[in-house]
Amino acid sequence: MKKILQIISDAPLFNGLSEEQLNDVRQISVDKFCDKGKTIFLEGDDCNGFYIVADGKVKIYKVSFEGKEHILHIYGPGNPFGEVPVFAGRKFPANAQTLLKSHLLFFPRTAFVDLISKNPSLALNMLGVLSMRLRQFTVQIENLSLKEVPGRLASYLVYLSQEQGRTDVVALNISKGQLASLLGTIPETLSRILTKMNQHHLIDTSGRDIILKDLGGLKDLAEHGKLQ
Amino acid sequence: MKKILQIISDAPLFNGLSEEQLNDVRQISVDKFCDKGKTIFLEGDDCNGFYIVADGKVKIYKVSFEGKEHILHIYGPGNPFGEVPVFAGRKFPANAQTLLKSHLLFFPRTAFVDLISKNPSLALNMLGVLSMRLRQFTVQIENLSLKEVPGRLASYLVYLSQEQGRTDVVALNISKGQLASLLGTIPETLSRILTKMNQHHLIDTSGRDIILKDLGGLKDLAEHGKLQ
DNA sequence: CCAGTACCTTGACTTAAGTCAAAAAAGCGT
DNA sequence: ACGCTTTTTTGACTTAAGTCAAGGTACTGG
Repeated sequence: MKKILQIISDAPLFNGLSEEQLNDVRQISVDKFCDKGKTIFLEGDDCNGFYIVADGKVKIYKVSFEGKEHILHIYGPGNPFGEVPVFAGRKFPANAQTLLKSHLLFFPRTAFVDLISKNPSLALNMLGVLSMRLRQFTVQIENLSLKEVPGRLASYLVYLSQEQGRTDVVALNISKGQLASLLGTIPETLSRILTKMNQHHLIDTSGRDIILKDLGGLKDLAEHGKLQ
Repeated sequence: MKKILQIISDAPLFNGLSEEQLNDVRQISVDKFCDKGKTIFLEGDDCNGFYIVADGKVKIYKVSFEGKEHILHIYGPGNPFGEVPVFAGRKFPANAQTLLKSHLLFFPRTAFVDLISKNPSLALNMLGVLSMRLRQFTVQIENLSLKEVPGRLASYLVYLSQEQGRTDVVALNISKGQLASLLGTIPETLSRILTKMNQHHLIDTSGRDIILKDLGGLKDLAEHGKLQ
């Protein structure tokens, strides 16, 4: 399966590793094929390894006592997830579920730790990946505590625009309900804000595509946080 | 200065390192003595290394456009900070300022990266520390998005109770204004909620000490998130 | 001990965003 | 195209928490 080696070498975590090191990584990885909606792990489960998305999409989420779900992250091809408890402890701190039929690579804990302690460059890559995650979390906390929902949505749209390299239109790729959860709000509120942004000529919605009519205005809103 | 070696060997980051490795670490560290209220770095500053608190207290915070400040973390002796951009990029993602007269150890970026790539166990320690940080952030995001302020406060009190190993009373160590910022709210709201918790016989306040009258009730509130 | 400053509390008011309920629109398999 | 489910939107209402403003309390240094 040379496709898998390709996936591994494309993942940021394994960037710049030698052919031999990549082969070592391949050796310890286990393929998992999952249907849409499959639970990969639940909060509190023992962690005996972590995953990389080879294909498909996975959501990482928490559930409140009342059953309200908050999505922390949505990961696609090349992204690792569940790597935190590999180094921090034994339990997963959140739930993971596939959003699409997915192909995952599983890396058993002990084998990976062995590998990392023999490969300083792999260790440094891993440190880089974790640090990027921390930076993203910092942004997310900033958004949640400093900004109102319109500001958070604007931030997200600006982020998508950079991610997708387009200034005219972005694709959501997830349902608006899921987006609401990712932004720490509920579908009703998100829907109202999208309508308001429409009225303010900031965007135009067309299904899961959002036409950016005033990217400057959105950036402004993302920084200053007030709509209207 | 053998006191500094003591501080280094006590820091979780350097746990379990050999005498020789600790000496290497000491070699590259630079002492910085700061008065209370000294800014260590600002968001966007170039990162040429990270710090460990040897003595004193440091707050990591973000400032919104309107000047509202949100504290992300407060670190004391043994805690490292600013380590994220060492591996992720070049800029600090938040501001750092001393809350007390403090003694810091500075670790220059390149020297530390060299050191880490020669010490697999140091790399693993570092991975552990970053992973713990990520776990804390996950909790913080969960709190901010899933719970109302009373629930967040209850979470924090329960956390303090575990941290300080007491079930009867906890010490805040920071001002109530700073606590408000740490919880993502404002002093007025925090004050009102403390009063309400008093009326509900959950706590009793006495300056910066909080008497836990009903720890079970607080845990309940932290999980379920509703007061009254 | 007193003045001055920083911190904390209280009150009246406003507002963003959540809840509940129902209708409309979009997807999907047959 | 049809009926079914899921997603999205809209409306009326409630509420948590923010703003502004004014007192009160406590700690500091002279």
